[in-house]
Amino acid sequence: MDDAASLRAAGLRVTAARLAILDAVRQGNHLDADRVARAVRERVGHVSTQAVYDSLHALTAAGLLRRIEPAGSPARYETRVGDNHHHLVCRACGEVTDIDCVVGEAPCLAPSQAHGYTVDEAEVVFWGICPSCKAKESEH
Amino acid sequence: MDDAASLRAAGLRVTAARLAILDAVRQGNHLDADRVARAVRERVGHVSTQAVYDSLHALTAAGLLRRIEPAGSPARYETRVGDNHHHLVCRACGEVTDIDCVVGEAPCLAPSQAHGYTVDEAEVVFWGICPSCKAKESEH
DNA sequence: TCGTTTTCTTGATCGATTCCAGATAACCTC
DNA sequence: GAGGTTATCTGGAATCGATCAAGAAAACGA
Repeated sequence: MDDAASLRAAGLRVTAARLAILDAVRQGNHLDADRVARAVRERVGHVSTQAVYDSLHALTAAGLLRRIEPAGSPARYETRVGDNHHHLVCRACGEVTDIDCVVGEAPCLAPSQAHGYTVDEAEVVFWGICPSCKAKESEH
Repeated sequence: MDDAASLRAAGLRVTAARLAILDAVRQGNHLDADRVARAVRERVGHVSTQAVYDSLHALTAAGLLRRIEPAGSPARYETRVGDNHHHLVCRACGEVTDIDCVVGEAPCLAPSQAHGYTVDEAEVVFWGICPSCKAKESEH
């Protein structure tokens, strides 16, 4: 199913901006709204910031994109949805890398005490220093 | 060790505002900066917003507080530091509840692929609906 | 008590995001 | 294809949480 069909299946209209957003997010590496906007403008000319935000929300609500918000950085988007994967975030540069779930799905979805909550998602973020920031640090 | 001694041990000066912040965060339940400011003012009269932010940063840097930032809500602070515990966040009201690490420390600190990163922390957030929001939902 | 240095005050500023009202364009129907 | 409905986009203002800056105040070692 191509992007246009996915949009239609989700009950959303197909516009150049949305196709460009899906493409940009797929090509990019966990882009934030600003980077998405710039990538989209490279593809289809002028698009308002508002349209980018609206579309990101619509696409996220429709399940075509996933929004992640590492502490201390603006929201980022990715196209890898529906599988239970997690993220590795660099404390220095903020780069985000996908990482498969540690042990299948088991540990992530089973809090030891649910305190009466109905839990629907477990989010795991590993914090550290990425290889390229480590290199920069040591050469200094 | 009382709060004043902890502050001194961390090389920080002891002020009424800081003692009040530590007390407020300990009493409260994962308060955000705004709530901390209000709780502090109840205790010691006028304190500027800036002083609250400065102090929260200083206390966090000193390891007396821990800062958590659930997606979509302002930063929150807690006094439970140094143990490997995680959080349960309500999607409806944003309430945060502490939860002990799922299986000791094992699953949290061992990403399946580190991609060259030096990992120093694993953060786990469980998302769901808290009991009181569930009750509100069903009565409607 | 004094002087140094941190901390606090007031007030401006910032980045990310959202709200609003009107114009535009996708898509369904004929 | 043409027209109407309604989602989407535009431009501009506004919000929120948080930070910066410069001077005043207060903590603490001597």
